[in-house]
Amino acid sequence: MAKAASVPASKASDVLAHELRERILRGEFPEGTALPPERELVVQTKMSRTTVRESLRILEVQGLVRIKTGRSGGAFVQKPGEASVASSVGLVIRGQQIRMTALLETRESIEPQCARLAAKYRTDDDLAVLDAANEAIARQGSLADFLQANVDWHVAVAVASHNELLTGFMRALSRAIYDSTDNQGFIDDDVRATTVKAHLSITRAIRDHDPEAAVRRMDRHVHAYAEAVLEVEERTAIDV
Amino acid sequence: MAKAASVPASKASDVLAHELRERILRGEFPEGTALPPERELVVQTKMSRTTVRESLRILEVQGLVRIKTGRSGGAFVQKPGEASVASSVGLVIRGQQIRMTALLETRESIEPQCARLAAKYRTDDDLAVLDAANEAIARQGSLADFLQANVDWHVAVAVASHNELLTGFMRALSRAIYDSTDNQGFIDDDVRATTVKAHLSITRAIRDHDPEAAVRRMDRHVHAYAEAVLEVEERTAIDV
DNA sequence: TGCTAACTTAGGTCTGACCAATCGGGCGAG
DNA sequence: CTCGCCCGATTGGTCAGACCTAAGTTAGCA
Repeated sequence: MAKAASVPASKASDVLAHELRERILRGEFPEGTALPPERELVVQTKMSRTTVRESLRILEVQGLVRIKTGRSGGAFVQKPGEASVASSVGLVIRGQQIRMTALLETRESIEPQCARLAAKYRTDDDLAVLDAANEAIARQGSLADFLQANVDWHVAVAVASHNELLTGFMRALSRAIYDSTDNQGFIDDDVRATTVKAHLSITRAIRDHDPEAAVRRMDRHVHAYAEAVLEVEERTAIDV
Repeated sequence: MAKAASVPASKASDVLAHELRERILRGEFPEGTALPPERELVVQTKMSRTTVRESLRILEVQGLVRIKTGRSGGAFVQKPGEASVASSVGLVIRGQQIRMTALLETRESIEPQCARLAAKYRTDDDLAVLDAANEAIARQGSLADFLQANVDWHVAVAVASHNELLTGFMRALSRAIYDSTDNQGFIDDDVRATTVKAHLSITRAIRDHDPEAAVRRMDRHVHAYAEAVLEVEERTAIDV
């Protein structure tokens, strides 16, 4: 499976990292348990501590372990989650100067499906979270509060789809969109009202187990949002 | 934009990595140029070489630099691309033991949009790749060859969308689905023929710049595939 | 002129020492 | 006997310096 397995890589630290990664993913070290201490790995692998440490560092960056210092510290195994995807997506966005367009396109492709699945599989608990998010959005709070509640609702829809992967994508996307949007203050009371209305309507479809309505309304909602953002972006681009 | 900036982290190597990352993203080191040599960074930062090396390693894992050995080697700046997204998504899929259903659902949500964008933005080069993949699929090769060519075609559609995020997601998804599917030999000549036909039809829509047809046909194609896989999976589940 | 060998520069690994963060347990005060 | 503080053990973090390996550059020889 690979990526790095194709080429022997020859670098000792890569080899060790690869081996440890495979052992972790194979379940040899259950989540939450610690890998052997560095000095222990040194005697086991007959490599220097420098090399061992570089390997652990690689795993840390990949989100497979979390390293704690101090006694009873060590490299604790964890499952890479949305955070890891979000950070790499964030880097791509910043590095490639990805147009906001690409982000929005991606979201337009994912969210309607989330809504459809949510309408099919939602539980009562999911509904409660959605309702709570809607209430928070309706409250006339600060812009930051509004944006946060907005993100919460969208993520809640993804969670209600009971699809871990879509949820992860949405979390990562929301974060990236949120981070890139906060400069543009195009959110006025009008936009807020429209948003609240759309969310309520979609929530209703999810509540009623109506996948087709959910997907249709969500599609319209995110599409409208995307157009609004792009319009503003064009304006600012011209301004600058 | 933040993410890691919130917590000082206190680890010297993280601090250096963070600083270098910011400088790279700010454009201080244009793509393709090399960062200062390790020993040079040592004198500049007054840190040990160990620490400097760990920092560079972090950037390498994050896909921001590519390290080459030998004279005129060094850490060459590059923009993180789909590969980086794909690998982190791949880790999530493997790490979380994502269900096949979830994979297929996700693909059903992403690919139609890829097809739509491909129909809008495809270049002649993209078309050439698609045609080549179609030819490879049509050849009566081994099962492995067929599956590989199949994946190549699907990835080519994503690439033709010219959306780095979607491409990265699709790369990871395709690989994961491929890896989980090759055991189930439900691919007979009939399935092959159907696949070839569907691909040609979608390719035609992309060639003709017909987004609606592309999205419709792709939707049907991946949906049919998903149903076939799930049916087989149910059967095997009962068998076992 | 063309090829090879030595040199030079850069990353890769090793050793061994010491620093820093934690946690556990022992010991003394109340 | 209990609570709290301090010491020390364990584990990661950093440092310094040496040597190895990879790969261009260049000089010298045929």
